[in-house]
Amino acid sequence: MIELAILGILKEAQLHGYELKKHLRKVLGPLSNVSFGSLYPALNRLERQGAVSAVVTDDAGPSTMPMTGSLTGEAAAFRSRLRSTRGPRNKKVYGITEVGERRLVELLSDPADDERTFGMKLAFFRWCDRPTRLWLLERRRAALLERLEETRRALAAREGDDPYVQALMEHDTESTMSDIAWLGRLIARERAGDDRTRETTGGRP
Amino acid sequence: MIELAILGILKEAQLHGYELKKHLRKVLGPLSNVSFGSLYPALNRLERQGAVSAVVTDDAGPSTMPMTGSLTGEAAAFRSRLRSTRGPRNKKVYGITEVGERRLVELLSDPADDERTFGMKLAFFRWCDRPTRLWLLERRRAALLERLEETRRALAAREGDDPYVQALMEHDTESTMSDIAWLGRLIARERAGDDRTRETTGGRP
DNA sequence: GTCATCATGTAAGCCGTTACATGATTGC
DNA sequence: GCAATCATGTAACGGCTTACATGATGAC
Repeated sequence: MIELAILGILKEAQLHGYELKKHLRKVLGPLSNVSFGSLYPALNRLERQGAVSAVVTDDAGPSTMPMTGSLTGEAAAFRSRLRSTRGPRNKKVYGITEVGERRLVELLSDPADDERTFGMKLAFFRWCDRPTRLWLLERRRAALLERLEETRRALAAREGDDPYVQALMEHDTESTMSDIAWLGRLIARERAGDDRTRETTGGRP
Repeated sequence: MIELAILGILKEAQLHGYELKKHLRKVLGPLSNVSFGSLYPALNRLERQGAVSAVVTDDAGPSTMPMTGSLTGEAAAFRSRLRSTRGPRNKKVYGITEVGERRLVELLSDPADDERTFGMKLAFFRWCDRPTRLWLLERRRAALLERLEETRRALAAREGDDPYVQALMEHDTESTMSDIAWLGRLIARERAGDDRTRETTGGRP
């Protein structure tokens, strides 16, 4: 989950931990919510696995801006004038490696999509190919259809004596249906190969 | 969370752990999802706290049916012919105590309502009074309004280059608005004092 | 000179899960 | 007799949070 978020963000820009968190929050809003206490260990874990690589910098250098340049190229130049392994202003700027890119695709495609994981995956959908996207969307829709069924069974089985539970389940049913319809639209768009996915209002079928 | 679920269910019927889980699933559908590995420890915890009390029974006795009779009354009679403290058919039938009822109300009113807690609370809304219900509903609505704001900020801040993130955030906005409207209806109903939402009030007859 | 912010980490704890262990009862 | 289900529990681990520790930098 958190590794997916990290890799997804680092695929676009090289950042250090502190920035990463802000970036995540800015880009994904309330959908992401990592704390430093899990972010830094996760970064170290990923570094040990070779999925990201860090460069300890001395100056404010290459951070906020989405870089196009290669890290291993010029950055190696001033890697020499790093101060010590610890302490701030020795920011550890992380970049994704090839291993990391493979891991990202793996994380996107493989694991079971529970409630909260799917949103995160969707946020990084651009990093996997259309067949995988379609497969994920359809699996998600199937899961929601199942959930809908179960909620309806539960609704039917009730003696209807509690209006709050009733209201809760009815709203859950409606929300789930709305989600399913939304997924249906995404699937249709994906199938149509319409690359202007962003178009919401008018436009093409 | 799990304690709330347990106490909420036990307030209506005396059950043993195994039944409790099934009951929970049947009544709340996909909204509840406890595993035995957390259920039994939680029950023991609650028993230690005096929030529930267990009677180890020998026969199939008072389980599935929602009982109206008092546990401490007749049940004490055949408490004597229990076999041993362990092993099935020595089911531990749990009932809520006064301490437990107070704890239930406390759990309903007090804690911060994160995403997933609120649904559970709402499911047991009948066990708290109207002012508390209103307060909870309004707090929840306020939280969702904040979330809505943040999502919209994030939406506005984007350079609009990723259609998937865009779709995700737009859908999140719509879902949140729908939730807010739903809460609005619940609040209105609550304010109107519409008691087709079942008479609960303070004391039991 | 002190306060807010930037920056990186560790430690403890919470709340749940899966997997395992154990055994009784029921149905065939 | 054997499998499925009922019934209760323990152990290990997972993934996250909060709180703590540390220190540099910049603004005033």
